[in-house]
Amino acid sequence: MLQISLIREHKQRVINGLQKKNFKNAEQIVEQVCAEDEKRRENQTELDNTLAESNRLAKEIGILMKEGKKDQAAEAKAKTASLKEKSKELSENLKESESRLQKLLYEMPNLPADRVPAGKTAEDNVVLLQDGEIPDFDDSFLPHWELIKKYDIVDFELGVKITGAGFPVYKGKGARLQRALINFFLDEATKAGYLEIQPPILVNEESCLATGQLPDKEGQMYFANEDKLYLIPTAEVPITNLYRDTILKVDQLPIKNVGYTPCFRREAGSWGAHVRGLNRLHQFDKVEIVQITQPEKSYETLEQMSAHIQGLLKKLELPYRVLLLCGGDISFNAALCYDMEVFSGAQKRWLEVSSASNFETFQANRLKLRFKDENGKSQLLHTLNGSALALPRIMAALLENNQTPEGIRIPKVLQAYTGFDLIS
RNA sequence: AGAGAGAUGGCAGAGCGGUUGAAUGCGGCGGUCUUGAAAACCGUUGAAGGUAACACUUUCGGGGGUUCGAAUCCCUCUCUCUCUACCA
Repeated sequence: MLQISLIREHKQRVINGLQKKNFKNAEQIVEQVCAEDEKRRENQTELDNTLAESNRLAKEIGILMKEGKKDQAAEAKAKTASLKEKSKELSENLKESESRLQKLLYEMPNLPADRVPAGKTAEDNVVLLQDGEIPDFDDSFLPHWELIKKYDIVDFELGVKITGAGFPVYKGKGARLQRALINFFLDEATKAGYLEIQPPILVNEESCLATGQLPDKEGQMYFANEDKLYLIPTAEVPITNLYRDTILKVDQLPIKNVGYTPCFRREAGSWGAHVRGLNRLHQFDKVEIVQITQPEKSYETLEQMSAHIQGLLKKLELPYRVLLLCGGDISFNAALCYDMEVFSGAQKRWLEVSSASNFETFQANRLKLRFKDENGKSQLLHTLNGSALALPRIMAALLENNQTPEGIRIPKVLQAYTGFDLIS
């Protein structure tokens, strides 16, 4: 959520930012917010004055009662009736005004950073760098959905039987590879100074509001109606919310957390071509890194996180590229976002395996996540996160790119974790 | 799940209808003393809105109510603890 003071003081900057994000009616909503805000503040002032008057009278009555001046007390009491009515009306207006303002603010996406390129769709994203050798496979090479059948390591039919489409069952070396990747990612993050967290994978509504999954994206999450809890779409939600309503000290910063969790996404309406096999699932595993930093350090931190993620891809010997997302493709919450994609040899496609974002104060504002600056004033922090990494597409690329006539070769770094070097 | 108790500032813990945003202790910060440190002593110390700065308003788990006035009384929700039941 954008800060109201920013909108008030830098209207044009906000409008430009919204337009870069392809937000329709940017000008209109900013004007609406400003008008509502002004109304709210006028209302607030009037209410404050009314309450101050009531408080004054109440104190006076208290003193008069003590002194036994009943007549004067009764007289003062009579005066309070109209004030009471007035403050009731004002506070009702204020509430309505606040909720209208809140609603408008919830609708507004984060502003993109200056570096974010203009553009409307994924086509306009900028490839920043590419690393690793792209395999040149002929048609004899199998896509991963054939390979998992051939070696019997992931079973979609069983998943359908016990749950539904998009819930694969990993078996034998497939399950072991999955576990190996999780441990490898967690160990690498720990080495890089991240504190490992094992959060709940069901969260309440407040948490979803604070990180920006709600309002409006409820259709993307599974919901346990009886208890009003959401299954997390990413570990970002519980981990970032660990710091909701907190004021951190500078020496506690930066916060660096890593967590492995399953992630659940309904993916309503997004099924179609390109979603075969492990490419898109309702449940998948992911290791997520989260950082919380002071405002002036967040972009440096984002580079650090991006480097960490790239390091993982290099160690896994996967060809990858890094994209800088354009204004139209960047997520609602993010100010700047890098996508990391690996090349999947048999599908001959780039698959997104990570997304590292700086949210600046957008989440912190909803989270009420602040720190005390050197002047003793509380200031919003910046939140960042990135996948390090999402498992299924890594698995897909590993299987496809490392297939040989003998079987699937396991990258060196993983062998200590898998206990085998070949799936055959 | 049943019965009971409770939720107050960073923590501990008073207050139970009237200048109480809240005693006291600990912690934090500043100072005196000291070569330095500790101890002792003095001062200071929640958050949000608002203001040029004051003023002022809100906030004692959340929401609602009674009252001129609520941390204090009533209703309701949530959470925590103890006992019982159940369970990995």
